[in-house]
Amino acid sequence: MDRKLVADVALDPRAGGSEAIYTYAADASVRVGENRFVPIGNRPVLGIVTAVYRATEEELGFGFEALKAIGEAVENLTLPEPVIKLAKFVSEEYLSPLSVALSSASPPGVQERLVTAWTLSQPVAQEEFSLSGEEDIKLTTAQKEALRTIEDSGGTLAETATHRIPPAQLKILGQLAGKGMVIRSIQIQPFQERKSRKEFFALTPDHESVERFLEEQGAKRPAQALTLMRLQGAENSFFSIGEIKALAGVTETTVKALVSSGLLQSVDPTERRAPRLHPPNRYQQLAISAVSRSIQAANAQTFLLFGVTGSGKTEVYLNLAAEALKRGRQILYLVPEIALATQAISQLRERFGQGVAILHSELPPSERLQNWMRIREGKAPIVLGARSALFAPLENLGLIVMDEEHEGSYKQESSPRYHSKRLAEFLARTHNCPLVLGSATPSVESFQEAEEERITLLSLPERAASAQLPTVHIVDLAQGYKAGKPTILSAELQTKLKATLERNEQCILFLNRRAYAPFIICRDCGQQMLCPRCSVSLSYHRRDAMLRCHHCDYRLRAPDTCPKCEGIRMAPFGIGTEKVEEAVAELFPQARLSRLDRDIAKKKGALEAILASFRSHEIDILVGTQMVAKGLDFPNVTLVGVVAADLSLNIPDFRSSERTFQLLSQVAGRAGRGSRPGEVVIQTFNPSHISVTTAQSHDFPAFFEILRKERKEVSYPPFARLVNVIFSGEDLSAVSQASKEAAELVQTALPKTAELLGPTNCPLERLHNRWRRHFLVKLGKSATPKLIGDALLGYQPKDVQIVIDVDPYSLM
DNA sequence: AGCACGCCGACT
DNA sequence: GTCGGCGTGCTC
Repeated sequence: MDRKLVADVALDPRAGGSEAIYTYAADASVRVGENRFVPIGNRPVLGIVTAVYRATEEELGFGFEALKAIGEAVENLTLPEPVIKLAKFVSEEYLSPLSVALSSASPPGVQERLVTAWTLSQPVAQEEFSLSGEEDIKLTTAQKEALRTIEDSGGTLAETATHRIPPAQLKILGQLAGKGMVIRSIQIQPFQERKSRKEFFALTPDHESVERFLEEQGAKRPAQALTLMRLQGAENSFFSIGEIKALAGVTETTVKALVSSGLLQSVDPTERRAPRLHPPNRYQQLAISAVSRSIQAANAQTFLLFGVTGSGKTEVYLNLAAEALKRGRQILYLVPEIALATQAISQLRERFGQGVAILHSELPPSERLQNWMRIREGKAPIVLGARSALFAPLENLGLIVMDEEHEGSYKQESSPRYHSKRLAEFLARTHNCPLVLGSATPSVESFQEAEEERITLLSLPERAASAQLPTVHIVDLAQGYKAGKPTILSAELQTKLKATLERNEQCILFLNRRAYAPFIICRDCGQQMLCPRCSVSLSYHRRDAMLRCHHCDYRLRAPDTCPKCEGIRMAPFGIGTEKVEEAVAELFPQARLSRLDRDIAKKKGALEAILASFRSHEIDILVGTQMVAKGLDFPNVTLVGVVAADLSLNIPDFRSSERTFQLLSQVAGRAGRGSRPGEVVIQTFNPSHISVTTAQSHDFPAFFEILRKERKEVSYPPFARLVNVIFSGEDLSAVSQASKEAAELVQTALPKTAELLGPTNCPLERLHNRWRRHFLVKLGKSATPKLIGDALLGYQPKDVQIVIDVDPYSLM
């Protein structure tokens, strides 16, 4: 039977339209992973080759005459095989089209940088082609001229946006290509070597002269003093002028003055600085040896590095990275959020210099592409990034680190809806390398795996540098209400705040809710202000007197009168970080106070500036949301107050206990990281809730034991895999109908071991003007997510969107 | 009956 | 993304 060589190509879904895979006629040069142009309709579109094989017309399902030839490849943009494998895995496991899975893997901004290049097929001396004895290589003067032009520009002539090749010359180049004297190719326009046109500065290593300056001239030169303090407080060790300006809010004049006085020095950022080495303690050493053995043996083993807050997990990662690097292998270092990883980044940079590439979606496309190319070319063996870095073009991984493995941001909440941990495990198997999951509060899933010895538990039970875990006090808020004196800050917390300020130490106040108040109510008729598009109340932001929906960002000027009864007693209800800030300012007018939440951090540079000024102790009390709870290491913080532990407990989701415990433990871990002991005050209406009591005693095992039993009883993860199927649309009855029909389809396809719950309304039953319903499937032993995908294949009700969320993190 | 317009699916 | 087929509804 007649077979033809063909290639499957997944089109770039960003280029629009289809998510399907198309098949093209291939030649022997086509490789899996290549970026190639293919004709679709009448236009060439970029796609990725996913398979090359020989097929008959029958296997293809259509005649050979319908096959079009595959187009040109883009040079230097081929995805390594492990990346293609990963994308296929994602596509199957998380029921997303392969093209969508692949779009996570292809660098952005390619289209804008494509150039057509004309390269001499061999380095020919001028005489050679004019004196060539071969009769058939007779060149016209114009053709010779063109060859010389190519040679003059270094052997390659590229057409770029700024350098257009005139049509006449293009014709000649075409002729030369026909003779095989030049080769036409499509390339990525090379990046300008940023020959440190950007200058970087660091504080002088002479700390004493900085201190002397601050003491003697600080009052006279406040801007310079502030700059020095901020730089001391920042987590980076070197800065561009722009960064300094943002950090300290000063002008270039100030920076120049500091440079000319020698307090700031120009540095080469690519040069490695001598890292501050802390010799590992015995627990760290045990962990390092265990994983190192696995690196050396190229074992795809998973480890859970369970270390209390401040136990020095990063130090372990750094040592392991050095070990993998020594063996010529690459390192993938995953963090939940790049903005909170500044410390890890600067430590990696200090230790490994230029070999570190950062990948995340906040970077401008050209920079992302540039980093991507550096990784692909092997120039950056260490890759740090958020979950999307899983798709970095790595071919020879020797170690994968997943720090804070319990964090919800490891779950991607748009298609492909993967969980990073599953993908990291798959990558580890593909590359034969260890995976290290790190956390002070591991996910119930990971700890259960460790109990079952499917992964290896490594414990760091002590804080590094002999610091102690903080003492945690619980304050029952109900007592305050009974006494008729409800306050935001209990008497106990106030006393401790006062004492801490008097000792000239710092405090963090944590409340997991931004804005001034979560809703406003008319005191005359009880009317609440609700979002017209979502089933939630509007939050009141006092600073700009606006009501805002925290889901769809609907905004409304806060009304003075009730829209229903026209009463004038519209009052905010409940508390948010803005209100906490206000209450603290009233109680402690002399304290230097700042707030840190998403509203503030969205301004570029604000996060860094606040953290730097907190570190340099220009701020005494920092009020904030989750942002202040995670990863920050401030030795002078000795008091942490949790204003209300109940917010995350009251969320109707099976993970709310787990999340609350993790948040409380994380935020408590901010206290007492230096030489002085820390204290934590947790205010709550649920003082006996296990999330609160076990966080108080820093007893993860006890917490885990209770949760494990709960999850086992109701067959939730880790005892079953979940699949959440969500239906949404503007018409409620259509959404209802679709959820019912789909549930029946799925139910009949499920084996007895699986269970389908629902359909019911989603806890957030309306978002962005769309009604939402869902059903939940608990997959038993023999059922796979694919079963559900297959059952719903081809079921597409009109105007209802169906989302299949495999391994959901949140069920809201 | 003839045509303008908009929606929807195909594109290998 | 872009094209073309088809159904709807308006006009000659």
